[in-house]
Parts: sequence; structure tokens; C-alpha cells
Amino acid sequence: MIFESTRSLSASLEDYLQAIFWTVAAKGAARAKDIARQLGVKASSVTGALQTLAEKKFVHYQPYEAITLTAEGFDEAARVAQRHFIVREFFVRVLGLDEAVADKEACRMEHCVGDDVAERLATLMEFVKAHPEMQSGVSQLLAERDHSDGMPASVRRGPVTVADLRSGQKAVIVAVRSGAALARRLVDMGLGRGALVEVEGVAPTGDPIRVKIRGYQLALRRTEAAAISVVGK
Amino acid sequence: MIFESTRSLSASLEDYLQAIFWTVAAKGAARAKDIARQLGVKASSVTGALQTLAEKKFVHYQPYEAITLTAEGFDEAARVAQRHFIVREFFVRVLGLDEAVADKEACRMEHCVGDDVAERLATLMEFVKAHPEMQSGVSQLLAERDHSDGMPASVRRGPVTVADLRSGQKAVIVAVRSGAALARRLVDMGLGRGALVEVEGVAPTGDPIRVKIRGYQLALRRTEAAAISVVGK
DNA sequence: TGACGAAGTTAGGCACGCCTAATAATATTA
DNA sequence: TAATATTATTAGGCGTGCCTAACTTCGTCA
Repeated sequence: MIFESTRSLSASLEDYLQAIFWTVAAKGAARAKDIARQLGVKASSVTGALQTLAEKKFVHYQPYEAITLTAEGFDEAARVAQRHFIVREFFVRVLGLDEAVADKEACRMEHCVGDDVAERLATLMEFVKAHPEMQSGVSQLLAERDHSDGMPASVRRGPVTVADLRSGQKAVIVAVRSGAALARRLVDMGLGRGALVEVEGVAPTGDPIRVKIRGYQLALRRTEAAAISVVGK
Repeated sequence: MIFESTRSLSASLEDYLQAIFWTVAAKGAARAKDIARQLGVKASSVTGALQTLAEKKFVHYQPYEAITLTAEGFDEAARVAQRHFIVREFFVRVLGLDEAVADKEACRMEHCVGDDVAERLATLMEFVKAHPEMQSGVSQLLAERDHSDGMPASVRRGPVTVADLRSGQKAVIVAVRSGAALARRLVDMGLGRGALVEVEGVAPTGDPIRVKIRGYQLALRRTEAAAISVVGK
């Protein structure tokens, strides 16, 4: 892993802590067996994880005895669980994702979402709850997009085009809608898939968009810009 | 790592692919040196990663020669970059996060967000762009919450209370607002931090909330429920 | 009490992903 | 062209986190 984890625990240890947290809440204490079953690992892996968690003072652990959380362990586990919950609720209530899918996605996200993002997501959800018209507007737009069709994402037109970029942003071209007059113009310049575009300026009305591609300066009309699917940086 | 990665590449290899993607876009080809500098790793680590990526047919790699992406490598890199971009834009434009912070968070998220979530986020952003009143409403609420104050998240009242739960959901109590008459009632029952609550039913008006705690059945008024900070499951 | 089975632990192996140190290939410059 | 500097590769080591296999501890029941 390259990205610096500002967290005190690895994703894996967070998972162990979660399993202990929920088991302790339900039964008063956790046994290695429970944890192994929940996480789908062997008992020996649990022992190893418990030793590490005990070293870090997150669990009370004596060999062969039931496991409980320390105060710090409880706090840490609660933070992770909170992130999981907020992310899942956001997926379900705002993005309209299926419950089961949302929960699985949240299992991955709980390890990488920062607390600041989680809090802001919670605030956003509060806003959405207070404004149901927005909720319905979003779900309508989602339905139009028909996310559940069988088409692979790579076939559908990408969600980002040059028209979505802000001044100063860079992007890589992934497709140019064929048939557009622009397509020929760009191809004539030897451009296309893989080329880097840089937005130099956008007029206040959003219409002429000045871009730089491979040293060339171009002015694109909004409709032309919207025909160029890109991946932004 | 316990959570099953449905991805074809590890987070680490995705990072290498990203570095190659942007370098190739800017300069036509990448050298190991560039990649090492961008990712903050040693050259020998780059060689190892390149060999793995070449095995998986994501890069064209011959020892001592410049590196380019295969068609599959380009597609994969573009997908990751797209996720990064959409997540960052969401953080900045909807959650009002600082650009630099958003970018760093997105670096972590790009590896765990599913394509379905990314697409839905893009759709949500489209909606927000078309409804600026929502944008401003959210930022106002965010400002009220004052996310930038110095208080640690653990001190502020948690964002989720029993009143936020839906029927059937479970949660763990993390705090009961002192002063509430309910606090005594719960403490008398031996409850508090760490106890499991289960919502059995919510009246249509949302007012009496029936919950089960440690076998006891309770009916809570909405104001009481809102005094119990929990972590939902 | 002593034997048995379940639960838990230790020891050792493997894959990943980073590192350092030594070596090899390529570029640059005299 | 030869010496040197830069860049890249190999070899071997270390931490993490999983595994299997062998062993220990604990609780139960005859």
C-alpha cells in the first residue's frame, strides 16, 4: 500500500475490532470462534490478530479467555461502525442503492472514509431528509439513467466530458463521439484516445471553452466539448 | 485483507497504473524513475510492480525500455481515474470539502468505490448542478455544523440517535444525554454505553418508537430517542 | 478422576509489497 | 572509444496477514 494511512489500525484489524464490537454488544463477550466464523478466517488468524490488538491496548485478552474491548477499543470500533452506518445509509437513502449491495460496499468503504467526510455525509443526509422533493428528484434522475441495465459501463457514454471540467483542470480523452464534425478535426490533429486536454478558460456563459491539446490551442463550443468523453484529473 | 476484492488489481498496483496513465498522457511514455518519484517508492519496487503488471497484460514492458499501457491497461487506468475524479468532485462540489483534502481522500477512495457507486455519484452531481438551491442549502447546513472547529469528533454529540433508526435496525448505545429523565430510567435498567438496542417499530407519525434493550421492551418518545446517541448497524 | 472432544495456541510456510545493497545496462561526456 | 554518471534490475530481508498441521488447554461426562 502506498497511500499513507492516518489510521491507527490496518483495514484487517479494523475488521476484527468490528466483529468483536458487535459480538460483545450482543453477548457480553466474544470468543475466538465467533470472530473466526464472522470473518471467514481460521482460528489461528484470530489468535494472531488478538495478540496485535492486545499489544495496541484495544482489547482485553488473556489466552483461552473471553474477549472484551478496552475503552479505547470501544471508541475506535464505534468510529469505524459509525462510518459504515453513515456510508450505507447514504448509499441507500440518497443514491438509491440496494440494501445488500450498499452494505457490502460500505464494508469496504468503512476503512477508507475519513471522519470529516462521514460527518459531512451525515449532514447531507439530514438535509435530504428535510427536503423530500430533492430525494424524489434524485431518484427520478437515477431511474432515467437506468443503472441496472445490462450494459457494461465501458459501453455507455462516460459520465464526464470536457464540458464538465473547470478552468485549469486536465483530463485524458477516452472517446470522441463519432459523427461530430469535431471528431474529424481532432483526428486530423492526430488526437484521440489517450491525449491530454487542458482547460485554459471557460467563458462566463460557459460557451466558448478554450482548451490546449498537445500544444495546440482550440476554442470549443459547448456542444462540441460535450462530445468529448474524458477522464478528469 | 478480509473483504473480497472484486477488482483485478490490488490498491498498490492501481496506484502504479495511475502514475503510468498520467505520465504517458503527458509525455507519451513513462520511465521507471518518474513512477518511483510520483509514488514515493524506490526504483526496485517499481521494477517489481511493472513485472506483475506486464504479466497481467496491463503494460508493455521490456527491461530498460520506456513503458506504455496496453489497451486493457488503459481501460483499467481510465476506470480508476474516473472514480478518483468523480469522488473528488463530489467531495468538493457537494460536501464542500477543501480541494487539497478532497484530493487526498479521493486517492484512498478510488480503490474501494465500486463503479456503480461512482456512476450514481455522477448522477447526483448532475442533479445538484441543475438545482443550485440544494447546493447552497447543504453548504449552509454545513456551516452551521461548523466542521472546522477544534472540537474532536468524539466530544461533539454523535450524528446518529435512536430517532434516526428505521424499523428492524440494531445499534449500540454510545452515550445518553445527561439531564434527560430517560437517562435515569435507562441507567436504572443497567443500560448505557455498549448496550445493544433494537428498533421494533416506529409509529407512522414517528412518535412512539418501540425498542428492545436486553430483553426489555420500551416505548420511547421521539425526544427521548433523540437523546440516545448510537452507532447503527 | 480420567478420557474425550471442542476451542485455542504455536510453529512454520506462502504471497504481497516495501526496503537496501550489489550488479548490470544505458547515456553522457572527455 | 573509454571513463563516468544515470537508470534499471536482481537478490535477499522484513512486516503483515493469511494458511495448515501439530499441540495445549478447557469443559464435560462416564
